[in-house]
Formats: sequence, C-alpha cells, structure tokens
Amino acid sequence: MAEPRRIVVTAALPYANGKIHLGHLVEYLQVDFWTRFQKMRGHECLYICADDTHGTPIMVRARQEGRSPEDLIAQSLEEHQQDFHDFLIEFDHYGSTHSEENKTLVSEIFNTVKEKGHIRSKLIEQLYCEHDKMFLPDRFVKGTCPRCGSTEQYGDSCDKCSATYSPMELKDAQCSLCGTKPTIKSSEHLLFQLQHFQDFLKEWVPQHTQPEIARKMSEWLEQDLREWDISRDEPYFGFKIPGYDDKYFYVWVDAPVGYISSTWQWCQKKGKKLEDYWQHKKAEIFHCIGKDIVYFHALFWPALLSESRFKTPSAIWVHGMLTINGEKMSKSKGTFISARTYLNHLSPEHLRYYYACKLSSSIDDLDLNLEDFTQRVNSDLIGKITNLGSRGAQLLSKKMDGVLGTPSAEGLDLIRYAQKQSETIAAHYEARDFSKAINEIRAIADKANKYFDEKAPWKTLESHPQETKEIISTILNIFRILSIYLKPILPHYVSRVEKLFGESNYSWYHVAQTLENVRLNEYEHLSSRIDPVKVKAILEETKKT
RNA sequence: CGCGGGGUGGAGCAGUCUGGUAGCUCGUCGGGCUCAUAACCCGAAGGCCGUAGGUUCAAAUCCUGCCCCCGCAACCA
Repeated sequence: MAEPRRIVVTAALPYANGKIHLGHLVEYLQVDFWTRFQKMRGHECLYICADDTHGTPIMVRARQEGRSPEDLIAQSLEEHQQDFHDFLIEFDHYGSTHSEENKTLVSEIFNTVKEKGHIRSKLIEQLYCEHDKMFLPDRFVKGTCPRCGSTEQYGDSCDKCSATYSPMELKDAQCSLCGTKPTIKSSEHLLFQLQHFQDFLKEWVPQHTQPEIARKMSEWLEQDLREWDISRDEPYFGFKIPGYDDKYFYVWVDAPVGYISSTWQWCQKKGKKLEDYWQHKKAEIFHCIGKDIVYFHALFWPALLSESRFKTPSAIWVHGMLTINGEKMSKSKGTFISARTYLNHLSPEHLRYYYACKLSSSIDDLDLNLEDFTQRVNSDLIGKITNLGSRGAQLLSKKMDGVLGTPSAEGLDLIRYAQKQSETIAAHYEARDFSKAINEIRAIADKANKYFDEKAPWKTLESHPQETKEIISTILNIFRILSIYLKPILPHYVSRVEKLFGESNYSWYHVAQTLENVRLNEYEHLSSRIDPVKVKAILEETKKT
C-alpha cells in the first residue's frame, strides 16, 4: 500500500434556518462515500462539516419566534446532526460557525488581509425599514419589477423577465416582513478588494475546478473583479468586526472559515495540530459544494486564504442539484422531501444506493425518479446482489453443514475476476464516479448469478456434494467481495455481511483473501425491498407538512 | 440575443473531445428454473439520438439558428 495520504474533505455547511432535505443529501452522502472509501484504503481522511449559523434570516426568525438566535441554532444543530447520523453519514467532526474557534480565525484572517491593504471602507446606501429597525437584504424587499411590471419580485432580480436591478429601482418596494415602505439610509461598509486577486484567480480557478466551472467562472475573471462587501450593520446575528462597535462580518465570510475552525475543534479533541491539516504541504483539502455557491468558494474563499497562513484548497468539487421526477423540488408540488420524512418510511441505505448509482464527478443535476428508485433498488440491490448472498448462505446452512469449502479451479477463476476489478472500482471511487463503480460491481453480480444458474447446485446436493459445495463457496466468496466494494455506500448492510462470515471491519484489501473452511453464522435479512406504498406515504407526509 | 451545463427506445444513464453497423440497467412481452426476499437464467419487441439547416462519401458525434429544462448574474443563504 502507498504512503497514507492526509486529507480533509468538507461538505458545504447547511444553514441553521432550515431542515435537511433530500437535496442536501446528494452532497453529504457523496462525501461520506468518498471519505469512507479513503479510510478503507488506509488513508487519514477527515470528513469535516458544521452548521452555518449567522445572518439576517436567522436573526429575523428568532425574533419572530420570540427566542434568542442562540437557542434557535442550538435546536437546529441537534436536528441536523440527528438527520445526518440516521442517514449513516459519519463526520469526523461536526461543529458550528458560532464558536470561539471560528471567531478567533475570522478575526485573524480579516486582520491579515486588512494589514496587507485589501480592505477599504465606503459609504453605501441601502434600503432600511423604520418599523423593523434594520437594513433590508435583497430577499427582504418585495415590489414590482421596473422592467416588466411583475409584482411580488425580490429586490435583486425578477423571476419573470430575469432582469437584474438594485433594490432601489424596485417599484412600490415593501419590507417583506411588515409591509412598510423602506427608506434609504447610508452607512459605512467594509469592502474586500477582490480585484487585487484577479491574476491569482485567473490562474488558480482553472487548475482547481472542473472545466465547466472554470468556463463559467471566466465570466467574472475576464471582466474586472469588483470589491466584495463583507460587513453588515446592526442588528445582525454574527461576529463583530474587530475595531468596530456596530459592524458584523457578513455570514459568507465566517461560513467558509468554519471549515477550518471545525477542523481545529477536531484537533483539540484528538490532540492534533491544526497546522498539519491546513498548512502542511502534504495535506490535501477538498471542498464539495453545489453549483449554486461556486463563486463564494472559487473566488472569495481562495483569495482570502491566499493571504492567510492557511493553504488554498487542493480542489473544489462541484455537483449538480437534485430534481425529483425530473423537476425542481417544490413545496407546492409536495416534492420538498425532508430527510426526516424519508427516514420515517424507508431505509437510509436505499437512498444511499440509489444516489451512488447516479453520481458522477460531473456537474449534471441528479434526478430522483421515485419509480426508478424503487425498481433499481429492488432489482439491483435486492434481486441481483443481496439475493446472491441469501441463496448461497441458506443453501449452505440449511441443506449442508454450513461450512465454506474450497472453490474449484473454475470457481477460482471467477473469484480472481471479481478480485481483479478492485483497482478499477477503486479508481472510480477515487474519481467520485460512483455510478461507474456500481456498474462494475453489478457486472460481477451478473456473472455470479449466471454461474449460479448454470451450475444449479440445488440439483446436485445429494449426487455430488463435493462439487456442490465448491460452487456455493465460490458464490459466497464473490458475494463477500461485492460487499467489500459496497461498504462505503452500505455500511450497515456490510456490517451484517461481516457478521455472516465471522469477520469484522473490512478494509479494501480484504478482497484479496479467499475464505475457506469457515463456518457461516446465521443468515440475517440484509435489506428489504421497497414497497411502493411507502414511497407514496413519503409524498403524502411531505404534502401535509 | 447575459453566462455555464443539459436534452439519446416507456424510465434512468453511457457514447460526443479522437465522425464510420446506437450501448448499459430497469420496465414490457415470450420461455426456462425453483436454492433464494414473486428473486435468478435465456430470448424478443421498442430509438429517424430536442428541433431546423449546414459541412462530409459518412453526423448522436463537427458548425449555425431555434425550442425546452437546471444553475448563476457579485447585498438571499
């Protein structure tokens, strides 16, 4: 085995103002597959995440619910962690951006870029609600589009005619909270001089993102970059900017710093040094994000990091959005399925398997077609793969003595073939082409089923017990190998397979062994078929809530 | 004419860079098997590759226009 790598992988921090839904899971699950795979390969690989807790929406909601923002984010943190846990997502550390560590690092990074001359202040005019006593971000202003006259449009753009404009241009503007007509008020803002990083980013972005993303980013990079407003006025829920009494960091400044501070918390827990993960030249850092938040991660974030003591990321992995039955998730269509609602009816491993079947390293959207989901899980995972173990184990235990024999030469050929796919499948996992990995795995299962059928061992139990056992032992060894390949995706399922064979803690390198003369433990049901009624129940529950 | 991505049998995808009999899985239909979670095996039907043009001996693949879907458009997160 090669020298162990030292890797930190992050998934985007979920916002504390909302529930985890199936769209979020596209990201958290694929990172979970990848990090579990790396760990099986013997590498040090941390899966780091945290709740994103600051900003206007949290403050406003806490105010509406008559409680403190701290109380709200504490509840959210608990719910999020429970959802992730129940989806078998295994973080090495799950923190919060509302932590002392994060506050320290945000201030440190800010002070560094300020000392290097990348911050200037400027008076900025903004809509202000006299009733709610706050400046209004774009999404808190509603009015009529100045171009096409559509009503109920937000402050930044019109979803009817796709015009973009400033909130000041919006006609009949109203505060979306209280309906009051906003006034215009100016205040001092701090601006990060992103344009200082134009050359750096022009070179950096294409080297650290997928080609499609680099093309998209060139839209910004070919123009002159603009300065980025990183301060917000009171009232705001966030960290105060050092040196100012009434200014707060914009949530998108402290959110990505949460990647580092959450790693730092893990280090403290484990007695490790943060430098080894965020500064050491051997360390690899990957950010997995949706295509909706690319510019924060591919422009602002590397620019900030480039002036700090920390490394810029090794790569940014951008994935597409989730659609359900081919359409955007929608509350009105009842397809805004929360993680919890799904879990109330179905096994997390079914969704894990389905997403793995469809995930690649491209930025294409991923469609959760509920009918396809049901069929694919039932046919592939249960019918082809699981059934192989079920047939083999029960044949051996119920009709024979329950002890694995030695495969024949022909059987060994098949086992060797399954073992030989190891590096191909590993390469697909490494490249995050999970769908290709699953294709390879399924192809092995197909061959095994064919072999099973051709040899028909159930017919020769009495007449040729020796050969019969050779065949069943071959099938079970292949089933074992398939399980090892599937372990990053189906951790609980595979732990039951480990138990069946009297083993534990499969690493990737367990595929090289062939099991012989081992007594099987009792066969436990590994996974159930999806009953379409339960899929319907999920949709019904979603419509109700 | 804002930018990027996508549109391939009923469903989900591969193939497009490097033109040359349209491939995989599911589903459907017919047959086989009965060890297994109505699972497994064999066979068949089903596609003018979004659309209209162009280049070429030859286009899903290269070029152009148009339509539809997703995302972005720097103060929503």
